Amino acid sequence: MTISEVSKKYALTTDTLRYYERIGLIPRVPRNSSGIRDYDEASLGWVELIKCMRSAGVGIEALIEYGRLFQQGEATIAERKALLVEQRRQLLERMEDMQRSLERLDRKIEWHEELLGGKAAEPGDC
Amino acid sequence: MTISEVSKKYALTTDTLRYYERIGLIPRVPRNSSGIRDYDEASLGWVELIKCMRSAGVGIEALIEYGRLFQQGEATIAERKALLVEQRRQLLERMEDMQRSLERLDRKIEWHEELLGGKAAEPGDC
DNA sequence: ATACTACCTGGAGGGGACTCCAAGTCAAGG
DNA sequence: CCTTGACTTGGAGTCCCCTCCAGGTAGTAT
Repeated sequence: MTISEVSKKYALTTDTLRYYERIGLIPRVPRNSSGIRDYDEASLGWVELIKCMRSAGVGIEALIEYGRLFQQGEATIAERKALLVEQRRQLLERMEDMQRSLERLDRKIEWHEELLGGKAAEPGDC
Repeated sequence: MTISEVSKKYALTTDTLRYYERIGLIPRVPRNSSGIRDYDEASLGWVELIKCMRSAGVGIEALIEYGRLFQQGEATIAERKALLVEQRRQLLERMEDMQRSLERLDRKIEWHEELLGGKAAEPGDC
């Protein structure tokens, strides 16, 4: 699979895909005889994983570290698990923040609706 | 309330508080006779709102725009509401991404646990 | 008086994550 | 053959969001 096909499939620019590979976020993608990337299943798997994690705000450093551990084989399973658990914790924390903000946004939107409906606004919430 | 007290109260550095004011994210905070910030209720309200929204990933531009509209009074209520609704939409989108990633992380963690428990791993999930 | 501390301003620096660009290579079509 | 277009590399530029710093002032403690 060429880089532009992968780019379409996962909605990442070719620049981003090359960038991810350059910084070691994705292991080196196989090339054909003229040096052009030919993504195999393994590479696609990495791309998909990284896209998913990045879109959830997981930092690039953590993902590089995960890949690094993965390359080192079974000896690092406990370490990898610890990394994942920590990322899960941070993710949950962010989601809780977002839940709070969502509720707040909802209240604010409601308040604006009331104002638009002609009702008098109470002071307090702005 | 001094800037360092506000800084402690909301866990934002004094640099960040000054920065927010500089870029117009927070309206100008009142100063005492020697030019030192003395945060009033209104300022604190803005700080709290901004902290909440920023921690949920709402961009600074949108928040500045909201403040700008707010300063312009009642005429902008509909516009403000539209802005909030759009931010809510984006927030929900991000939360859905994160939910997916959370589930994926959970599966990955489970898989690592099984490996640690000595069970044979099925190929597929990495 | 002087040292200390907390504050002020404006501007520069830094980190994360891309994004763009120049210069070059290769395969295919006219 | 020669152009076209997709690809290659390495390096530089950009954007967002702070974070740090230099140089200065104001009030307080010794």
